[in-house]
Amino acid sequence: MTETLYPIAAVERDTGIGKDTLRVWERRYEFPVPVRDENGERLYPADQVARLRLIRRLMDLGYRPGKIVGAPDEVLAELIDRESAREAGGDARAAALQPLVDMVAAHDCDQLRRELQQRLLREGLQRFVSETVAPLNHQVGLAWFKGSLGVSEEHMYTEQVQNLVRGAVGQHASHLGSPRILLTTFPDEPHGLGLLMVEAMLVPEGAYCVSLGTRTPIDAIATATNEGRYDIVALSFSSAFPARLAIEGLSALRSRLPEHVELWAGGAGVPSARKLPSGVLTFKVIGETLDALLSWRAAHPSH
Amino acid sequence: MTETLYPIAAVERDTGIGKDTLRVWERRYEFPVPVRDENGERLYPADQVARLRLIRRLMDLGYRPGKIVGAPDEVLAELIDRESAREAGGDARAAALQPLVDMVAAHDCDQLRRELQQRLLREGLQRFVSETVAPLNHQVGLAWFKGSLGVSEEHMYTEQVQNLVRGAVGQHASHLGSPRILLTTFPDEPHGLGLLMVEAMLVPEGAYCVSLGTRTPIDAIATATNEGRYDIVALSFSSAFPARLAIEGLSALRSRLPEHVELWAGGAGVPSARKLPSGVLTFKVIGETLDALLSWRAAHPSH
DNA sequence: CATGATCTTTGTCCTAGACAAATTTGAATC
DNA sequence: GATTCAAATTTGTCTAGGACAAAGATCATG
Repeated sequence: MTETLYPIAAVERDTGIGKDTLRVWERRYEFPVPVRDENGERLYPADQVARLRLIRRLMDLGYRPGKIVGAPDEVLAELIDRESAREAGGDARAAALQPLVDMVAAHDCDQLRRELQQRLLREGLQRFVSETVAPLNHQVGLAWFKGSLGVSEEHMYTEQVQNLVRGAVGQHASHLGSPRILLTTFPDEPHGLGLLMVEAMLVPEGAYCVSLGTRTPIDAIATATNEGRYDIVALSFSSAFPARLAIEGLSALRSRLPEHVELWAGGAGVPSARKLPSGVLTFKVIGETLDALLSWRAAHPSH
Repeated sequence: MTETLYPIAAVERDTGIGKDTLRVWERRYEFPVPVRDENGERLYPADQVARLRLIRRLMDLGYRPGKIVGAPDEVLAELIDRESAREAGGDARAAALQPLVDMVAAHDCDQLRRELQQRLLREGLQRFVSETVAPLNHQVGLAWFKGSLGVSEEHMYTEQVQNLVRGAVGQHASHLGSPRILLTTFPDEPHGLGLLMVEAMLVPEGAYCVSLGTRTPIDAIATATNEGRYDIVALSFSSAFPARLAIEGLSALRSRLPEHVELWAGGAGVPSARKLPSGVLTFKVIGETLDALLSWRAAHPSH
């Protein structure tokens, strides 16, 4: 069987690297080097696509294309080793989660669900999210990075967690609490799990959360905030989110919101606070959202 | 205040129309006609972006660019009127859902949730999905088309329904029933609601459903199916999904699956059955999945 | 009415050049 | 040694216009 070949559009989709970028890398770094079909169009072999995914992941970690795109395989392999060693951190918590990661790797959906459910019951929603889900996400991402997890396993994991947490959030009757919080992500951010985790932290405290899901245009966020009389707008950024867009978007949004509306930004992709306009609260760890909620309440005793 | 202008990448993101296509339309149909910045780069005014979204929607309904992209405003307006009149269908069921659509339009998340929850309880999960959610999706899409609903309202609606249905699906303890069904969408299909609805139809019947969520690469689907020993793979296609990709993808997937594994394809975007390879079951209405499940059971009495 | 051949429409890909935003480097200052 | 600022480099995204195959429409034939 001849190896499968991917046209440029498929590679863009699978790796998240734009067509223009793929072409310019080829020119500058001499990688990737796709074969051509009879019409001169690029066709990328599967192994080059896999390597591109790896490069993408390393770039999310801060490496720059010039250093890695054209680098020989050994350099890449070494970087991966170093990074996964550093990130693993070897702490006891990571070890405690290993059984769960193994279930994901074995594609054992049923047992994974049971185990997660048990932990949710044992720890309660908030601790479950901050002490199990958050570090587990990290471990799963790491396992994927090291290659011990496939795409479908990661998908299944995300889906299971989402099911569980959504169900739990839904249990809490809303009762129109306060503050009123609008949750969503910017148009270029497709990851919704972080958002859901924030919701899960806040709803048990009696906050009134409305999520718009992912990829909401900035004007729509602004319009919705004003029409829905929200007190807080919370956004989530995954580590792959380009800092430039985050800064641009947050500034634009901040200027369109009334001053009394707080703007929260959380997740691994949030730029450092000093690069952001004033009037944006940032979170690096999910637990901090709780403190912020308490501060808000302290500052608005009338509610 | 000067009107906001959108660079070409933002327009691609917001309308789903590729950069190349935007440029070639400008050349061929003289629309859109963006202004240029000092560096010669295109900047699209907001009203042109809105018009592009409309055009996109009409194309999903089957119109071709040549007829509508360069057409004067009156022609466009007339088409929209005609289409929304046709689709509305004036039946009693649509009227019964109007109150719900109004809640969405009013951004009244809380009341919407309550009303949906009530219906879910009254009708049971399966009837709720096939008799309330499915037609309501249609009505909401229509309202958006007519302009009486904004982006954020549509997002909120989707999110609420998803929360509710996910919660309900989660209630059903899995107990490793049969058949084993894998659910997902192709990489170019970001809409997951249809998938969830299928799951909601099948789980109460005791089927063992594992969802991978949206956008799973075809090889990952094939690998997961074989490793997880699934009996059925179910895919969902929204109306915007290009027929070419569906046919291509389904053929490729079919050939990589063992013969005894059934391949199901449902949703408004499924090509007509005769264009598809043999060995693919298609569904136009969500209720048909139930019949298919019963047929499967009849054909596999040993389980 | 169905089938097939021919013409038209349409999206996506190509090359190669340009440039601004982001980052790194290097020099000068505290 | 740490900060700050300017200069140099890196890097992603844009432009133009040409090309072509796949999808769809049209028309002749069985």
